Amino acid sequence: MATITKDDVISIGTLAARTGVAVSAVRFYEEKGLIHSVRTSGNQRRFLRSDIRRVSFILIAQRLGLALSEIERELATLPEGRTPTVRDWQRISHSMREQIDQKINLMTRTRAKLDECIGCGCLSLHKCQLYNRDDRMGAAGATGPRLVLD
Amino acid sequence: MATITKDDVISIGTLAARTGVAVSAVRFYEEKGLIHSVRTSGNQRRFLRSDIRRVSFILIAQRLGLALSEIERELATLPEGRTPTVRDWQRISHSMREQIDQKINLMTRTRAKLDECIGCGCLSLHKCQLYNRDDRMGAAGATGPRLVLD
DNA sequence: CCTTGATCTCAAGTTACCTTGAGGTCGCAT
DNA sequence: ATGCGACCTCAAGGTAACTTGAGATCAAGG
Repeated sequence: MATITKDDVISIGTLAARTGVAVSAVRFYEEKGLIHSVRTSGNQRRFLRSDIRRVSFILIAQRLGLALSEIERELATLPEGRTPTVRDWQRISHSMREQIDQKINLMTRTRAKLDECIGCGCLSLHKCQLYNRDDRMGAAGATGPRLVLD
Repeated sequence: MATITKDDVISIGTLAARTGVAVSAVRFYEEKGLIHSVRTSGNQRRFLRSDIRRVSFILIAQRLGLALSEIERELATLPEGRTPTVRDWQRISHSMREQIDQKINLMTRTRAKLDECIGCGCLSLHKCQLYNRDDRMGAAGATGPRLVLD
């Protein structure tokens, strides 16, 4: 029934403009498998309009501290082929919300422990509990997911 | 009065062991100006015992999302030459605590906005306010400070 | 004295996330 | 048909935060 017409797809430049990311970044996301495109006869990329939303989601998720690989995992749960529905996005965002909650909690707890250590002035990681293995914020070094904040 | 004896200084291996970081990381921190050392006649580094605390602070600050450059700024306010007092550490940690508070606040606000957007399912960055310029979490890309969380 | 583990320097590699540049093609308005 | 901006690919560069490796020296116990 629904035929795909020229108006259903957008160029990489349009996608970039509508989401505010650089064209090079869009190509990068595609290379990483976060978004997909079809090609014209002249080998140019064409994206679905719904990919604007997809890229927007990537940006939001990044700001909330998810790594691209994690974002990819989330996006992979979207239905293939068809444009995601509002419900699809709600489900995915809900799962993300839980991750965010955890991160905020961990950060808050670590802050509290810092306060303790500051209170006594010791800063000793053995006496204080900042190094408590069970409650660490991550020893992933330069490799783990990171939160970008001002 | 107080003469510096052999027992006041520690080797890079000891510092690494006491703080849990790799020897190479200690060298890296020194290169970046976060810690300092003197050399023995045989060109080996010798650190002050108080540098254990200094490195510990670096680790904590990193976990709370500060970049090494920011941590350096904080550490630079410590008195030169003498071992920092409890008061010194308290002051520095207090200033850090404020930064953390801000980050947690921003994260919480962004999460709230995500909820809104999810609520309506639009995910449109123009209709919703996740892109509100005045309240962004940072567009620093791969360059800004990041929070490492599990 | 000699061996062995700890250090030293310096260069290059790693991961995440992109950007920049070179050299070449598409596609649409005039 | 032509010009020019938008695209294409592929390689290389850039930052943060380190690690790894090579080749050489130190330092301390036996």
